[in-house]
Amino acid sequence: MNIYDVSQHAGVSIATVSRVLNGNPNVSEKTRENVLKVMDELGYTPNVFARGLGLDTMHTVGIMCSDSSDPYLAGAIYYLERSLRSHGYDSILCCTGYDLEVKQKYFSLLRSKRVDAVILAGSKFVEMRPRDNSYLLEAAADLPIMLVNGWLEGDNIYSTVCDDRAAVKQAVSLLIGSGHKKVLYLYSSYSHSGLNKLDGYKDALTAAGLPVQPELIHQCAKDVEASRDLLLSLADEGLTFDAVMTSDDSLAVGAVKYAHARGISIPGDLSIVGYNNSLLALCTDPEITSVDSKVEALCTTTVNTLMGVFSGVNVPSRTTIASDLIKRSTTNF
Amino acid sequence: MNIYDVSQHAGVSIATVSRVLNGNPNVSEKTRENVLKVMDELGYTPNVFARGLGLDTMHTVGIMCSDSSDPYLAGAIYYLERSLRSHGYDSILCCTGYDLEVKQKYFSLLRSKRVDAVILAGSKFVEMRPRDNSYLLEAAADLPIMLVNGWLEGDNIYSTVCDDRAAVKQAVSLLIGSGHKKVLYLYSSYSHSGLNKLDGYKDALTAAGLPVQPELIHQCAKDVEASRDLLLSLADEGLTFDAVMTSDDSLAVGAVKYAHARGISIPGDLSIVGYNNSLLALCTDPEITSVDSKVEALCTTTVNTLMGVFSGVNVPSRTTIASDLIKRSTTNF
DNA sequence: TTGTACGCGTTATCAC
DNA sequence: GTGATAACGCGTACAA
Repeated sequence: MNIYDVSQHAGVSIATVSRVLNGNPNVSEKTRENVLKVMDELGYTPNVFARGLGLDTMHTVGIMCSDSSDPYLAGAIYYLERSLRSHGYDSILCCTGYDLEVKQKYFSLLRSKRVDAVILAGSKFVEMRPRDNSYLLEAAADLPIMLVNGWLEGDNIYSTVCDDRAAVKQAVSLLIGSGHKKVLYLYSSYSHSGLNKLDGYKDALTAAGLPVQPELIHQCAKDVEASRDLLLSLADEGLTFDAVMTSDDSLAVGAVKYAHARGISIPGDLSIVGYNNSLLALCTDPEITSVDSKVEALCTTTVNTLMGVFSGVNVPSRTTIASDLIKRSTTNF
Repeated sequence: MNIYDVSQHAGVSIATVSRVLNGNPNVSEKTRENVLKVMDELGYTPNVFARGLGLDTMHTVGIMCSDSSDPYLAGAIYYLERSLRSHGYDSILCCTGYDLEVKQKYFSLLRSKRVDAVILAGSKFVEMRPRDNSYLLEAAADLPIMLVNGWLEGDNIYSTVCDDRAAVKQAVSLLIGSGHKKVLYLYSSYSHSGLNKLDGYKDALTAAGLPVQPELIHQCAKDVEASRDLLLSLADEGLTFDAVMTSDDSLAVGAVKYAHARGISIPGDLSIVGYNNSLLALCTDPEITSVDSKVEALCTTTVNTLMGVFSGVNVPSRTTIASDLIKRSTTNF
């Protein structure tokens, strides 16, 4: 069942069928209707491979993410896919893990599939060493690269980021403003976003005239148990703190569990703030105050920007989206 | 940059280049090496669209799910994608929501993309009324349809399911065996899997010689808050129960929050069992005993079965995988 | 072992 | 407004 069959049954040439198919106005209303009727009767569907060959696109974009089962990224993928599809694009998903070589391998695999663009979801795709990003810079000559909550400067590379720095600064400032003197900061990643958040923490301390104390800043695996255990051992070592700011809700959940384990009252003796406003923040008692990083807005903006790139519109290479602080019961502000 | 360029530079015909490309043994070692060298120098990548046109496949499968941000489905998608990719297949993701018409629309969209198979992830794709599934039955004539934790009988349709019924029966039996007399059952969905779990609950009661009491069986939105509120109002109405079995961890979290709100001790006065062994089960204090529904095994088995179908091997149309009960602190068994 | 020629199903460029 | 026909790039009979 192809365009020739349709043309024969309709008594026209394949050119006309193609014109009808693509909404070309140079077809008389009569032939158009006739062709459409025949298509319907025959249950004809154009062959996307042939179309792809001719147009050199199948209206498909690649979505790379390190781990699509991570709640934050799972949300991102959901919104990206829906938004892309609403614009008529398919999404090829590609879960890469965290190893640079694997990421590079999958990236070129995706390129070899001739996707129209690649979206890198999450901040794990921009490496510390500039030369480790060169594969992206080079590829951007051929196809647009979109970063969701990551930032890389380069031609044909577009970033949509949440203002993590301001978000953390605001939260920590509120903690300080509500009487906390020793705010512990727990983070899991050295990514662009991770370092931004850390800067926001320092900003807040500095703005309040407080010293930045290295012993209050700790890295920790993005894991409830790891976070709880780290806090337990820090407390055992004699470290004191009256608030915990975290870079992810899972770490905040760990902090709640630490407090429960030690009989510390929340928020009376310990305030806790999470990040991403995920389901996890609603699972504990008390429920966790958390920064809403606006995944949906991030993703729809990314896709809108991409559509702008496709249509040749002038589009910003970097868009920043403000976060929200969702106040719940682990803080007294 | 195409196969002709390579053939010219290498001084051979395109047929030879194609043979090298596809590992055809009928090429002398010398020409093979030469061609490979030229390919490398030119940075040649075969055009997947042209290949797809000729072979009528681009080694791509469609994955449909109602909501990829749901923790269970997010895990499923992760494992499906990784497993498919390890076999050289791409995944086109398609989040459909729960509306039948939309599901049908996206299903035919996926078919029109000429995917090699469609995987339906989650139990939300098999409808109660048989005629609502006929679109799947008919499509299966053209391409294999794989159900992950759903069951539909039909030619070229393959199901991989978790033995939910046995899992719930086991958990409820353990609750009864450890002294509980009134086990409340909370579920969220009427899907095949949802009804199976309910049957498991009834099985356990019957096996223990206990009556099935409708007032102990309640449907509830798959949502922490909804679950907590439902239990609060049931208790207010005077219903008593000493254990809660749930069809999803989120409902179990709600049960924990209910107990906290009412000062009920867990597991002393109330035992709770969740389902899916997700992150959520680890967020509460105490941590929740939960049924591990073996998503990874479910997904890799599904993909292995699909590969069997592709290669013409005789594969079972239905595979059942046993679950595990992960004992934590919301139960005293 | 290698090369020629055709088919795959479109889109697009002509000419009429 | 419509119809031939040439790309698009690959796989593969078939011939040599």
